[in-house]
Amino acid sequence: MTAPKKAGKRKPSMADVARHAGVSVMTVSNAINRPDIVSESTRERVRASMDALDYRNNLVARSLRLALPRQIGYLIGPHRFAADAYMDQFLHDLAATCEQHGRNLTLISTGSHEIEACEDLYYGQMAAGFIVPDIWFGDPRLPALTERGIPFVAYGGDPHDESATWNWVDTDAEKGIILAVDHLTSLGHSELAYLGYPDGLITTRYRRLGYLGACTARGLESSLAPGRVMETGPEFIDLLAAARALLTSDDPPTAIVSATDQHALAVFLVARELGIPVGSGVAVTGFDDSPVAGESGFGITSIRQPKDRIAELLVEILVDEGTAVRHELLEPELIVRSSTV
Amino acid sequence: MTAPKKAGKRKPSMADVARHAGVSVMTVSNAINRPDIVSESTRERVRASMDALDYRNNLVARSLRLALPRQIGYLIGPHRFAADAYMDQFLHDLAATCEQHGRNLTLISTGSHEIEACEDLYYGQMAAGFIVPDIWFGDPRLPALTERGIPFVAYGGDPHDESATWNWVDTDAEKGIILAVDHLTSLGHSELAYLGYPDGLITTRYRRLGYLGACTARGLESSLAPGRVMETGPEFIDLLAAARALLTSDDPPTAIVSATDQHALAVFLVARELGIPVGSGVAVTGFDDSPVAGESGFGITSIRQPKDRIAELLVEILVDEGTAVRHELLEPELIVRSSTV
DNA sequence: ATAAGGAGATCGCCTAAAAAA
DNA sequence: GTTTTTTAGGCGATCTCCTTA
Repeated sequence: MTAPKKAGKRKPSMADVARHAGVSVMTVSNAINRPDIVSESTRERVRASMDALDYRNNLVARSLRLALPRQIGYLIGPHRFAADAYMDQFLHDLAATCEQHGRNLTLISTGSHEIEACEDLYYGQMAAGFIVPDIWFGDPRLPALTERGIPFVAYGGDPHDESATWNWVDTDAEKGIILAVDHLTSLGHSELAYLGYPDGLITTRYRRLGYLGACTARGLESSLAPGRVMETGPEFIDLLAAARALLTSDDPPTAIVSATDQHALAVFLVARELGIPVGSGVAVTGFDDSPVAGESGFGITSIRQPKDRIAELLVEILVDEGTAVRHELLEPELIVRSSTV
Repeated sequence: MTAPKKAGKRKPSMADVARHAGVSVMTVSNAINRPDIVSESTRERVRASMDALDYRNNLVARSLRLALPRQIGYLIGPHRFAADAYMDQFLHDLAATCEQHGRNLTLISTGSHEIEACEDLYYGQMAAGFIVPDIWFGDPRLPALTERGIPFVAYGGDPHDESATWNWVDTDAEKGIILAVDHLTSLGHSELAYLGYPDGLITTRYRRLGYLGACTARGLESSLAPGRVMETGPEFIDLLAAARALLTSDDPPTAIVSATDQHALAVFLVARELGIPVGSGVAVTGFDDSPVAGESGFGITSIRQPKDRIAELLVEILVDEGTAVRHELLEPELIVRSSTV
């Protein structure tokens, strides 16, 4: 067992290990990084000394010598309305992915100085690049970073705009909603409605456009009526009000496509209140497959983003630092639960 | 305006600035860190050169030389049930606080190897210490870190257990619930009920104990009946079921003290469904003053944790690294909204 | 004597080339 | 001639002397 260390004691360096093992510093370094060029006996001796001294590689010195920053920055926003824990889970997965690549995820608090903070970290050799989530149309952060030559990847991009000169990764929101519409029509529904946030984030617009496009393509005229396409305010009570308006209208839809799991939850709650059985009475789909959808006990059919793949790509692009700009549009997946029978 | 830089170009060092300004490297360093000992004319010249070359201090080299780690680790859990975005907001605030102290918040993904990851970062001079949230009784992470001599602060601690040898910061959950009970009794309520999670997290137990203690002290016997103290499962549907059981019981409470804002939200939704006006019909309080309470449109009276102060203390303890173990129990604050009239 | 600036060593690690086995 | 190990040198910033006006 390892003895507790006194605080403030200098941590052992390679030189200490070298002395202890009776070899040169270089041999210790090689034993760690290129074990193949060190003889087995020496390697074992070095390893024993490292254990004895409880040696750890000094990551800062290593980073300096290799000119290889260890951190990846993540621009975290102050907070999101009606957060459904999707981003919460995603953040954890992203941190894990960074660790697998020998990096660490560092949060950059968003406020007035986030770009300056990125500059300091990037030019200070601390961060290899940045991940920028929650992209909206005309997001000024993207050109600001580009102009400064700071590597980054946006989580969110416009698939119909080839002109973006920066990397992005996103789920095909349009296609996701189309999956939901197709699923519902295949169940016999022809009176649909859409419930979501107004445009702002890129993904929000494409979720709405996906609905409009799918209904148009399938000739579902009535599902495109003004009262059938609802855009809500950010507060949860707004979602409930919109859901209620849909379900109590003169010509209520038999199925509701929601832009988020929170909207779907709102439909669930209002339907319960009105005595409408969800699934058989009114079908509803969500988006993101957050815990609200699968683990709230409601069983909400939802559209899953390939979280793991997204995290992998975001990190990979920053670590590899290829020259070509990458736009990665990923396939969503429909997760069917009891809210659509 | 700054010209865009070519990727891969070497970043200017102090030596470059020194050459450009016609001074020694040391003078540049002094101009940055101890401007008072450099003459004004020289200082200006150096500053102009720094601007011209777009110089940034290499944080890695600085960290190595000073043996001063720049990062503070945060052990982020995979996900929380019924997340109410409190932790979400808190994480952002914490990152901002770290930045104010010249540090950065690094996420350590929790899984099987989090302690090892902490070791690598701490002994690798990368992280000064760690913040451990979501503390449960007998949490093995705390002794594991202590034993290894790794500095950390827990966000969550047992105020009635003096024996903990580690730093912690927490809000006085008991007192918070007592504030809620007192508020409700002062409004004339004497038939209360409690709605929360079963024990597990330290704060969860003390929220419940706070309720039991307050009712006992005030002689509210009926509010301590088994059917009045509800512990729910983690899924949102469980919260709704418990709220329904309370509101539809033979002897329903006139006020419900909830351990989280999510529980209070559940009460709100069920009350609406039952046609009971919240506030006048049944009063309800939440906990954490998350966006659900204040920004959901419901107006839920809630108990606010002093978020800013907590973040400040957590970071301060790690940055100062005093020798004495600190246990900081902070005062909560009652935020009255329309859910209690 | 004081104030301003400079030369050299150092933090811990790794690359490249030379030396030893 | 190969395999193994060592000797220099330097990444970029800072600290400790030390020199010069």
